[in-house]
Amino acid sequence: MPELPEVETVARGLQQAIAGRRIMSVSMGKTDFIDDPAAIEQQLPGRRIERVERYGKFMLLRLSEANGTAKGSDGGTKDIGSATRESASAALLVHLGMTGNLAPSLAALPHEKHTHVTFLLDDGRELRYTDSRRFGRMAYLERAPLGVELERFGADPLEITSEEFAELVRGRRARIKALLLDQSVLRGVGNIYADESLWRAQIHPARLGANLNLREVEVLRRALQAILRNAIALRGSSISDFLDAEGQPGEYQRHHRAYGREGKKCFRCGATIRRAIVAGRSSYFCPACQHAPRGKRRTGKRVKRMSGKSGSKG
DNA sequence: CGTTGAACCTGTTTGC
DNA sequence: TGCAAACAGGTTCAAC
Repeated sequence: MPELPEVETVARGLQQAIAGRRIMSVSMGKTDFIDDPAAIEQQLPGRRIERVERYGKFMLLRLSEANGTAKGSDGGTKDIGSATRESASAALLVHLGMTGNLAPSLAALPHEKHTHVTFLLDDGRELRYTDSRRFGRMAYLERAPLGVELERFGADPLEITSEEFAELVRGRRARIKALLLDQSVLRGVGNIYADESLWRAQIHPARLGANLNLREVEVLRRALQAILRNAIALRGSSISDFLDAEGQPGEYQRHHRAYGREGKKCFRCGATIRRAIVAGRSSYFCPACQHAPRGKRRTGKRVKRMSGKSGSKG
């Protein structure tokens, strides 16, 4: 469910709502989606949530240092000055999967179904993680392992330059849809925004990255960035159940041009939007203005080509 | 290197 | 109304 704009929306909401709060205790239900549940139960109580960030489709709850050095004579004011850099960059990593949600609520309110993790905060509220399918992920990571973990991911789609994007895409023979979805290429793009970007750029999802020309690649990058920015401004897409940290749905689903519109008319040319499986995922596109890759068309026309592109090796 | 299908788990929608 | 199949915003892994 949540892609970059939805995760950004949730992260901003949480930053507003819970940054600075201290975690008093943790309780857990099902934990099969948590890397090391015991680590969370042991490490989180007593720590403050310094801030909430987004990294691709992950949320990072940056944690204060463990204040476990028990010998403090009084429980008084803490020194924030010095060591906030070293071990302070431990974090709780949260991925919402398809159905995850992380939001604060009054402790007095009954738990929603599928509430699997509850953090009691120092102001009496609870930060609750719910996830019916448990496709999400949660992990407590200290500075070094966090760095290793984050290195697995590719570029931020909102930051990537023209040159970087062109190199990533044109150096690969995978389908462009697969490349957009590949988190080690770009971090944060999912099925909705991949399809929306390709529609806007008028590029068929099954085209191979290596076969896109420079103009197409740049049009695609701009389409992707414009769509992501717009979607963030509208607080994401709420298809069935996505809600932000304040329980509000997003608005961007009203702006979808391709995703979920099978059988409806293309807003640009009036042809009928089709759905096909590309890169293993439902893909919505306009067969008229997003031209299918050559050699993959079944128009009956055979295209003769000269052979002989010797490949370079890697 | 790249593709495909299955698996993870639950809920909702669709079709007969 | 009932029941089964298909499908869902994601990720990972084995097999080819």
